[in-house]
Amino acid sequence: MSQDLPESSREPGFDLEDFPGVHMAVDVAVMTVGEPNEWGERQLMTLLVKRTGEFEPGTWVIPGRFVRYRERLKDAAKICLKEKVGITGVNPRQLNVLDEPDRDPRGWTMSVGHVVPVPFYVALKAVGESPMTRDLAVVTEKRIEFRSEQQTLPRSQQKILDYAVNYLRSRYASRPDPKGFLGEKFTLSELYEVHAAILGQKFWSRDAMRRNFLPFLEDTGEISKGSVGKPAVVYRHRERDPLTTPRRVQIPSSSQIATEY
Amino acid sequence: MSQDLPESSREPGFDLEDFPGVHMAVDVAVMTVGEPNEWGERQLMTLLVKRTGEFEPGTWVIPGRFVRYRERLKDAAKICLKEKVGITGVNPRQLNVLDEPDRDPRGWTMSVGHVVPVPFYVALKAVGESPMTRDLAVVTEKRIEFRSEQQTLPRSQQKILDYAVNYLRSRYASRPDPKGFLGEKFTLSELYEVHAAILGQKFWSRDAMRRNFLPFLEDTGEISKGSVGKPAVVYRHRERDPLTTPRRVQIPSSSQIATEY
DNA sequence: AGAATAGTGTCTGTTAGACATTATAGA
DNA sequence: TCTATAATGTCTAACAGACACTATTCT
Repeated sequence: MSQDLPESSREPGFDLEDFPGVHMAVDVAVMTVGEPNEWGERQLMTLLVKRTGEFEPGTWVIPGRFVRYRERLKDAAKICLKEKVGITGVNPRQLNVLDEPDRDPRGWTMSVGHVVPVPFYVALKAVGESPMTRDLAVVTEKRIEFRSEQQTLPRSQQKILDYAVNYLRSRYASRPDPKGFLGEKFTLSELYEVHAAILGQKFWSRDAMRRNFLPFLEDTGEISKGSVGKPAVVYRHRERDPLTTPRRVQIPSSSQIATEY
Repeated sequence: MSQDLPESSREPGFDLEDFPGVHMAVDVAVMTVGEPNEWGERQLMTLLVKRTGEFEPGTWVIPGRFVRYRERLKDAAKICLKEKVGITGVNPRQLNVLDEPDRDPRGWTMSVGHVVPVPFYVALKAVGESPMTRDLAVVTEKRIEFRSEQQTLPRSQQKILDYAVNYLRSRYASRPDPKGFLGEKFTLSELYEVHAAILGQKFWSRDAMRRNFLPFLEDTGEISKGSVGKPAVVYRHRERDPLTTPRRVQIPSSSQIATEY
């Protein structure tokens, strides 16, 4: 363990107490994809909470929380979700670190942005439990659209959302619904709507998606019901990846956090 | 500014002092690409420093440093490079946050990994100034090869290097030498060697690279000299990107930091 | 029957990869 | 001349996108 220390900490005369600590926080972008609208389009959304304290009450922000002594960031993010929006059983992923020293007038703080993709019904349930203090906002290219009220997110929170969107885009570029926005079973149309909501114009055509994703799926034997038109075959995810992997090898996604703004 | 706070910090009765601060550090992976070896291959390398203090002297680690009060992470990384390896004028990029609470037996610390790509001559100069306490190690797939001595890097430092490699791979997948490992002028062969060092088998063939990168380059009129075979045309980067951008739109790289290990 | 959606088959343009050919240097 | 490397041109297989056509449901 001790060999994991930064090199400087081992110089002669070094004292950890010479460096005051920073108050650490986490902010969590809970991302989901809504149901199709009247034109059959789905939209990427994020869960917001309303500030209820003495400071700027009524402001909508993504859930956040300070990190307790010796707490891990991922645990802090999980507890944050449990306490603020009643969501459990998720796995937050680190994004960028917000380190502007003047973020908090009361002291020196940093915050680590996180992202958590959840199925729509989970987000809906969270909002339903406390509709006055929780809401879903549509996330579009570099902007957020609140349901009714105007509002713009704090700049640093918008930055976290930008990274959250990029995270989802990299994950949804070449695999069918890896984060399970749809449930266990789904049709190819639903799959296309979800991927189109995340990737927009950058995604394949329906034809290309079918060709590329079908090897990852298996037929459940069921067919969709209740809608106009020919019923669609219902698929589920295959247990293991197909042996016929895509010809072109995937470039690993960047690990960078900070992008120039 | 104050609206950038995490939501929890604004609850009634909240006191920032209830949350003790964490000692913040930065670790910086200085990455470079070496000169071609006897088989014409170049290799990705990273700059290491030798611990000189009382603790584990002789251990090789990537440069690191604690963050001073209200200091920005990027500034801490820059100062770290200046003081430890004499490198200035660079722009460190954030990677992942190491938050294991037992990393430092003396107290609660976290460290933010950074990456800095530098031309080979810069790394060579840094080593040359202090050859006993600085060295270059070859970075291969998920492992590090030290020049002479054995050594394996501390686990958390290896993690930073993994992210640094992924960062470079995403950057070098579709643009010619964006971080300037080669100098201002270079031949297509040199360009291929650098990209192959970073991307390995995942990179294009020489033919495909030529077709895709040529629109980004312009002929200097010069030709290479001194080697066997037909002299190569010397290119430089074009001022602006070509109007004929690649047909297939690039999926933005992931913003995630933490990957499961 | 008509509209709407799902699924299949075919064609075309683009591109990566392979390879042959030519060009030009040093040994 | 021989060898090594650079540069160009051509061919092929793979694939994305487009579209025609069939299938199946609801109204």
